[in-house]
Amino acid sequence: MTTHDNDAFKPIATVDLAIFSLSPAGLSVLLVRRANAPFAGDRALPGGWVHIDEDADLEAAARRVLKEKTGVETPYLEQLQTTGSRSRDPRGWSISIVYIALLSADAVAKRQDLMAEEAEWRPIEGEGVGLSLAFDHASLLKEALARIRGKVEYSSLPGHLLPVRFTLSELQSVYETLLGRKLDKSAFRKRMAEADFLEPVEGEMRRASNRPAQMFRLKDAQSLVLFDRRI
Amino acid sequence: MTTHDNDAFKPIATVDLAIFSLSPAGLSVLLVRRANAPFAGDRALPGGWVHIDEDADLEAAARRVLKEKTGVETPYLEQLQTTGSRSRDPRGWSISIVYIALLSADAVAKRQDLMAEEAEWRPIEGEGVGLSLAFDHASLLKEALARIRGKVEYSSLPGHLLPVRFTLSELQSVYETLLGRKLDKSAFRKRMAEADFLEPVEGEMRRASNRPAQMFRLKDAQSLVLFDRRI
DNA sequence: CTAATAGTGTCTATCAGACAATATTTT
DNA sequence: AAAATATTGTCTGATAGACACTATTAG
Repeated sequence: MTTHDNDAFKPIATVDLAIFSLSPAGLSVLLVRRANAPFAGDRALPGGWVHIDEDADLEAAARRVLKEKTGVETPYLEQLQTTGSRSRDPRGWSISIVYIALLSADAVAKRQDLMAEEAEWRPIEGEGVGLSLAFDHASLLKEALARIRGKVEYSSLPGHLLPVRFTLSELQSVYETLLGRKLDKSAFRKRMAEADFLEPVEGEMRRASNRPAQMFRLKDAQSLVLFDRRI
Repeated sequence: MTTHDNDAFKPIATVDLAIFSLSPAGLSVLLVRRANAPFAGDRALPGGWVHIDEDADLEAAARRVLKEKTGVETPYLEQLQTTGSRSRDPRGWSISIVYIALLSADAVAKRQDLMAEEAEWRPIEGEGVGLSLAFDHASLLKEALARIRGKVEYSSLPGHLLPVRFTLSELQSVYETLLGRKLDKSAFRKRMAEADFLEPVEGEMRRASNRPAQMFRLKDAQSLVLFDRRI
């Protein structure tokens, strides 16, 4: 490594995650309580330094943080944006690469015991969580929500928040929750069929005395399918 | 600034730009020839270190690089993505925040004298420039092209590549160049009208003995308007 | 008048959205 | 059969795309 670049002039680099799941209260985000200064005691998005001896690349760093906080290893993961300025962290010029992760309801339930102690799910209310967050994390969370809400309109994104197996009615219900409006059942099924990201699985579901529903799973649990048109 | 974080463990942070304009040969990208190792002599996307004493934030760093290379100060500028790994730069673990800039044909012509000596416009062919580029810049350029081509379908993006004043026929022609297909004139004008990002200006354009065309300019030269549907 | 391009109008096949009908199960 | 939900079908108003027509200028 050459030394014409003095390390003292390098910005700080962190990876921060907006980790979402569905709770009974709707869409929720994982927050941690900061143990150390700055912003000790405040809530923040989970994150950490890029470990140049340990992380092969940025996505690996994001997966490491995710596993540390939730125990989950194979979520839907997407880079959102990068912010960097001299003022966002009192310790100096800092860069934050922000990732969005979506956890299936299964993963959340099964890995509850592996969740970091200082982490907690917090329901989304409007454009945030109704709490002030450390650093510029409130603004980062707002951006993440905008990205998610935008993609609901024309992608398979909500499928990543359900359990591995689900019915079309359940999927429609998640779309309706995230969109904040009702959808037509017939049109919804046509759209899902032509988008071609679901596959039927054996087994039925019956919660009451009614016709059982076909169950489906995502063809690819890690990738997003974009629709030709809005839902 | 506290010192519990050792600078030797920080990654390198650079900002790189994919700067596009329209040349007679179509969409072109600005490349520089590297003077120093690594990859000395190779072409690369213009870029540079984040200067923590000089740049207030990442976008300021991008604007600084842009001005140094082209003399242009007010382009359309958009953050594309961030890559970072231990292997992309032989000098060590490095992060590159990539921005896309679109230069109007006016700006390119007027600032030709201000352009950095080592910089040159290179026409796009397929997914790149038909040259091997330094670092992972070929891959970054490919991503930038994918983003641009995707946005042409449903945004005002091509308007940022024209001179400040242009006719609807010229605008349609740019859309057709970038999309690689012909568009219907009537439908195109309906879409532009409802997207509502143009305003008429005085002045005529007449290249031959024909009816003169109304000239237009962007209502906002720095922002993109997204359409409800594809063009 | 002719040539050339700007700009507007019309017609139709297609389709999204609303609504309704049918299917399959438990009690 | 009744109740409940799944799944599929039909009808209609809106519109994207193809095509054609009118407008305005120079020569």
